[in-house]
Amino acid sequence: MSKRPTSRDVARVAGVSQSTVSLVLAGKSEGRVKPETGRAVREAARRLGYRPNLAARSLRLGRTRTVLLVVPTLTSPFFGAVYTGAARVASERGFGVVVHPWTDEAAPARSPVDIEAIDGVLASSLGGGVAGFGDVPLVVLDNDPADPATSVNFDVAGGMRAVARHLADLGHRRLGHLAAAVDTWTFRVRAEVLTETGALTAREHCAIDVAAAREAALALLDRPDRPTAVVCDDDLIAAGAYKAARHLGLDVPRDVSVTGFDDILVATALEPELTTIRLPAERLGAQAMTALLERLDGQAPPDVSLPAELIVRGSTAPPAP
Amino acid sequence: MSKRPTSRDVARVAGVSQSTVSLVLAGKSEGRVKPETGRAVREAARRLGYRPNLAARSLRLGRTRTVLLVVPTLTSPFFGAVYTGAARVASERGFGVVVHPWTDEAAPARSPVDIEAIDGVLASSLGGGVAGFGDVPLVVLDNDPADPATSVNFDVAGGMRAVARHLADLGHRRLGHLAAAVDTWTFRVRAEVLTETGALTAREHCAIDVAAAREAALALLDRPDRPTAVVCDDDLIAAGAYKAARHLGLDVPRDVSVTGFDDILVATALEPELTTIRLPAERLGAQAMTALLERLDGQAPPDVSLPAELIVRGSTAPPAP
DNA sequence: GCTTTGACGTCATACGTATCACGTACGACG
DNA sequence: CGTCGTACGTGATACGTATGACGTCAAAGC
Repeated sequence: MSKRPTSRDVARVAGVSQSTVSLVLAGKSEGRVKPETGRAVREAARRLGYRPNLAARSLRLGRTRTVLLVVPTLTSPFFGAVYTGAARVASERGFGVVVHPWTDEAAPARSPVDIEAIDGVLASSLGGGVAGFGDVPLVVLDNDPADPATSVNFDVAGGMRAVARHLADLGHRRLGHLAAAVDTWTFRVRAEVLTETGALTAREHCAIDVAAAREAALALLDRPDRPTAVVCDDDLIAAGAYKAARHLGLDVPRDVSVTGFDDILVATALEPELTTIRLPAERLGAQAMTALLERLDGQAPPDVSLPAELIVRGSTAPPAP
Repeated sequence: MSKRPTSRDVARVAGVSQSTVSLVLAGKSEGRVKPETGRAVREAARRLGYRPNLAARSLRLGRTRTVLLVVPTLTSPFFGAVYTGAARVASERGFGVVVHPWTDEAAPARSPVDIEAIDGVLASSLGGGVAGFGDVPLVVLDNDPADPATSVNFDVAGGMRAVARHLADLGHRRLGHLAAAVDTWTFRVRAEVLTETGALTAREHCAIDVAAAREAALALLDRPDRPTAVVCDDDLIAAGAYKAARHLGLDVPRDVSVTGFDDILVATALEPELTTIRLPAERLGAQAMTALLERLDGQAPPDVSLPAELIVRGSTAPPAP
């Protein structure tokens, strides 16, 4: 239960000064410390199991080389991909990434930036948590480009237009929309684009959740002018639509076509596999991290928009004649 | 672009000393500072937008009141629930939680404990990353109780026995096992329990991934002495089994019963809904955090085992006669 | 023989906070 | 009048690190 060794302890054991230890372990001893001495220092550090005190280092340097990724939930595979992209870029530049789940509603007692000493924040706009980060450099994911913060997002409108065109080409004239009951930019755009097509005949709102989506889909499908295609704001919502269709004795895609959004794992777990929009989540993470690191360098990176690609699978077909 | 204000700046503005600012903002000014002065300090802090420097505080106090949750992946809803439970308990005690994805294979350049200044680690054993945390207090999730570190886990053996009994009661005599190709305690236990039943006739290994599971399931189902029930190590693997069954023209559960493990979201997204083992992930997180905080208090909490409950849904039925 | 140069290190200091040990009034009390 | 107690603060310091400004000593150069 002895105390954790400090650089001074290492210095004592190696028979040098603390400064020298710091120099050697930082790799800045080139030409200033005899190779032999350097080895002795490293050996002593190893023997004592020395690990630098990160708090002290941060205090001294005024930065932590760590950024925080704020996500609305850990339960979505989508953010796993975002993290992967972000972490790869960060790692190349010697930065670390930690993750903190956070939404406005379920805000913990301490805001994410009060939890840890960090240099910057990458925040998802889902859940709306864009404010409250103080003056920490910030890049927002999937956010309204009109927002002052630097944002990196998907071409959601383009993706939704591709869905609409795909369904129109198949011959669908009555579209139903299962919209996420979340008021953020990305979902507002989806609704607007669909409305503009002129083919929309019904819309229901629900939580991003299979059971809730099933209920909403029942309301949408169990009506006289039943839509021949259901456009869903999220793949999970599409899973609920499948269940509702099955419950009503409707076959997907023969009786009703279904489309999703995101191309997460369930898209291919469903039967038939889901026609959906693939969002390059990993690229999003990478681009956002690149932008954030540029901000940390004092630059002002431009907003970025990434393409959203239509993936046609088995859940869409021409409507029954 | 002015510098971030320090407690000394606040002191200057409020016309008091830095010590007083610290006292007031820490809420320890009771009877030592005039209420009026306290108000002035708080007002000055607010005006300047003062936020304490966490690095300096950590250095001074020798602790950060932050713990790190290490998970193998962010793509699993399971760990979302673990986090929720852990964060709730931590928050009650004034601790914050950050998350870091990590596996042995995809180890980033810097180990999680080198990323941030933290007081303790909650690590998932999946991926095996139990070593390499130095002397930081550690609690391991879902790990072999034989391991020296404090562990909090599920009664995996009990859960698997419940599955075996359920299938035996239905009349199944030939079980196939779709095992996760991951060598950790939790999966070893599942395999052992199934082997002991004596009813196991075939086993295939695959990654925890729908596509891989589908291939493995095809190998399992496309053979003369086809198992009448397929026991899967994970709900995602079960999703692959569904696909394989469908591909072979087999109906679930009429021609083949399928069981999962975890009761994550896909379990109810599948059709028919999946009979599976529910693991109380949120309780796991809460219990583990409780244990970790006890360790931080210098205690030595005992290992904990949480019950695993069989949830019978539509994917299991008596075998065809 | 005296200065210069280079190689090899060390000294001292600052980062921002929390806290222990001291003041300094001022009224009360004997 | 002297002493004590209380209310209200402040001064000084330490936490562990990184780094710019200084030695020191021997060999080389003039």
